[in-house]
Amino acid sequence: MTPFPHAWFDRPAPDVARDLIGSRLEVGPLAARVVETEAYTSDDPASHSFGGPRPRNRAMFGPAGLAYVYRSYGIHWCLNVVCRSGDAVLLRALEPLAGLEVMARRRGTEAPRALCSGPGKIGQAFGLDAAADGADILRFHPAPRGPVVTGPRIGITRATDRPWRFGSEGSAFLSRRFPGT
DNA sequence: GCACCGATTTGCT
DNA sequence: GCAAATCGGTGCG
Repeated sequence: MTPFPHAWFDRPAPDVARDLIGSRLEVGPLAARVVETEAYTSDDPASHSFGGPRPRNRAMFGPAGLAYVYRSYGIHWCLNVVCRSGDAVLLRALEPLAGLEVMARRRGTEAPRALCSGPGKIGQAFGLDAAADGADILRFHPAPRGPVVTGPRIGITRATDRPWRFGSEGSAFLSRRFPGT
């Protein structure tokens, strides 16, 4: 099975965010199914890229398909995949498929549901840090996908009306329930 | 230079 | 349900 080529990501983030649901992500020896994403664009006040390129967000304006990793609240590392220039998709939750022992050791818990059910948890489970920012480490493989649910993005204070959070309906590995489910 | 705040998680009440 | 932990980016003087 061949992964999506980098050119596949060179599209608006909301489109990529929806299309990534259900796909298989491989990072080195670790693998997981994408069950929850969020889209951010350059004309989106909630996006780090809003206002143009800067030192921290430079990866968002770089080649599509590469990683954009940023520090959140001074504690966590959050993982995005870069799309069209200035756009990125935040990976919010994954269903672990391979390398669960490594993830469990890093997370300090055994429960599969607690390994990758949140942006910060993914960063910790995958051992991400500043070295991963702008790196070509992500491989997404096509996979069958069930129904996709949408809703408002989590944890932001601006542009809260954009329904750019996407999830795999009924998944037990989401970071939170979607409104109305 | 300094104060405030965020695309979060966790533990305690 | 709420506050702490923790720090680089951002805005203002």
